[in-house]
Amino acid sequence: MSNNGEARDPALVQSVDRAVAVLELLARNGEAGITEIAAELGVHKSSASRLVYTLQARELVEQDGERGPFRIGIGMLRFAGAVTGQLDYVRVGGPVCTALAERLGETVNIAVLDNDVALNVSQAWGSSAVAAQNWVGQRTPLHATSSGKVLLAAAPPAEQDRLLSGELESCAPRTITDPVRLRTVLRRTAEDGFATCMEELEAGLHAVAVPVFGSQGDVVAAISAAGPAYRLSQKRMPAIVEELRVASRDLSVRMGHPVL
Amino acid sequence: MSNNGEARDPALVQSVDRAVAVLELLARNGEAGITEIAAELGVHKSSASRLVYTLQARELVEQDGERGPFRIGIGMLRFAGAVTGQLDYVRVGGPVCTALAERLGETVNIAVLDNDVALNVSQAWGSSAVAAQNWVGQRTPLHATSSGKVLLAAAPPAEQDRLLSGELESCAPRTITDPVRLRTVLRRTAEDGFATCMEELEAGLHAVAVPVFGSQGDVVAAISAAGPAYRLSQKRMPAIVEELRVASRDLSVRMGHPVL
DNA sequence: CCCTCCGTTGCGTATTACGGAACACGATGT
DNA sequence: ACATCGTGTTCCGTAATACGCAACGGAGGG
Repeated sequence: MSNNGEARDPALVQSVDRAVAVLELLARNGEAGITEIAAELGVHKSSASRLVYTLQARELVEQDGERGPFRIGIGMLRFAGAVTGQLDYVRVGGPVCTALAERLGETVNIAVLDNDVALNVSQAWGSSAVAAQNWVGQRTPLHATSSGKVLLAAAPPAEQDRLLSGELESCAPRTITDPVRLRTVLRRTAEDGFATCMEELEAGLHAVAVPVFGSQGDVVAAISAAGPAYRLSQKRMPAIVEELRVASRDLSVRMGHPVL
Repeated sequence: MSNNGEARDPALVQSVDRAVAVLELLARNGEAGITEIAAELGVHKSSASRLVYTLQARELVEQDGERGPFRIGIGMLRFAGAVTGQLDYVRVGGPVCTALAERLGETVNIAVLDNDVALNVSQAWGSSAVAAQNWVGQRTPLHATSSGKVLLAAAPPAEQDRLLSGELESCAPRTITDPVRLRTVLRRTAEDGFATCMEELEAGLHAVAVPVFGSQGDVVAAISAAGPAYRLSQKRMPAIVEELRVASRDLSVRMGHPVL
C-alpha cells in the first residue's frame, strides 16, 4: 500500500489525512505497532510516532500498558454516541435487532444505502455465534449482500443504472458478476419483497434481507439475518423472511412511520 | 475558549489535534458551521474549512446536502465497531440495557471506570424519554453520579484516596463537595450495594446504580437507571434497585461470570 | 552480556499548513 | 428587483510546522 500512487488532493491537510489513515488501519487490523503503522502508511517511524501520540492524547488510540501495540481507544465512543444520536436506525434499531437475533439465533443487521455501498449501522448477535464478526460500520458491496440487493432493487432506475455501471467485483466464487443476471435478480427481489445471498459474499455464508419502509412508503433501510449455510437452508428461508417482515414493520412503527 | 491559554504540548501534531477538536466540538454541539468552528477553535476560517474538508473526505464529517452545517459522519461507525469489538460491555451490555429500559420506561446506562471518571459505554432509552440526552462516550464525574459512586465505593482504598484527593467539582446545587460526607456516602454504598444520585449532577435528574461483578467477584462496571426527579421518587427506588440487580446478574452471566 | 528490535527524542530543513484578502454563492430584507 | 449580509471556498506568500534523518534508551532473546 505505502504511498498511494495517485497524487493526493492538495487541498487535504496531510497530517490529518494520515492520522485518519492510522485509525482506519487500527480499525482494520485490531492492533498495530508504530513500526508497522509507519510501514503501512509509507512514512517515517518518527512521523507515525507523533501522529499516534497526538491521537493517544485525545484517547482515540490506546495501548495495553506502557508498552505494546496500539488499538482504537475508548474516547472514540464519544463520537459513536454523536452519530447514533442522529441516525435513528442505530438507536431505534438496536432493540429490534436484539429481539430478532434472540428469536432466530442468528446474527441480525440493519443496513442503509451510503453512496455506492451498503453500510451496516446496527447489529445483534445470535445466541449461537459467539465469535461472529462485527459488521458495524463495515461497507459491503451492494451486489454481493442480501441487504445490498434489497436497497438496490428499491433505488430509482437512474440511480440503479449509475450504481451498476461499474465493474461488479467478485467477492466469492458464487458472486453475481454478470450485470444482466443481477438485474433479473433485482426484479425478482422487488417482486418478492426480499433478497437472499447464498455464499456470494463469503463461502459458507448465507443471508436474507427485507426492506424497511419510511413514511412515504420508500425504502430507507434493510434488515437482514445471516449465518452459516448449513443453518440458513433454502427450506428455512420462508420462516425467516416472515420474522424479518414482522421486525421490519416494528422498526417502521418505532421510527414514526405507521403501517400503511 | 479560543486558543487555549496553556501552552500546548509541542510534541503534538497541531493540525491533527485541531481536527480532533473539531470532531469533539461537533459531538458536543450536534452540528456547526465553518465560521462557528473557526471561532471556537481560534483559527482562521480557511484553516477550519480545510480541516473539515479533510475529515469529510474520510466520511468522519458530513453535511445535509451541498450546503449547511456539519455533523459527525457515518464513517465514524467503522471505529465504533472496532472499539465495541474489544469492549465486551458494549456488545453484551446492549441487549441487557434495552430490556431493562423497556421494563422500567427509564433511560439505562452501563458505565466503567476510566482513569478518573465514569465512562458511559452503553445506553438504552426508556419509552417515555423521547428527547433524552445521549450519554454514550460521555465522561461524568465519579462523585456526582450514581454509577460513579458505585465504582468509587468498590475501588481499593489506595485508589479511592487518589481519586478523592482533588477538588470535588460542584455540578449542581446538590452536588456533594465535602470529602468527608462523600466518604460516608461511599461506605453506605458499599454496604447497601447500590447508590443514588438526587439532583447532584443536574437539577431535576435522579439516578440509581448497582455494581456489575466480574468473575473474581470484583466490580467491573455499574448499571444505572436515570430519569426526572418526579418519576424516580424515593419510594420507587427499592423496586428499581431490585430490577437493576436482576439485570446486573444477567449481565455478569452473559459475560461469562457465573453467579457465585 | 551482547545483540536485536522497538519506540522516542533532538535537530535542521523544506515541505506544509496557516492566515489574510478576495471571491462566489444564497438567503434576506427593503 | 436589487442591495446587503453572511455563508464557505480559493488563491498566494510566508514562516511556522511537521517531516525525515540519525542517534539514543529500553526490553526482550540468545
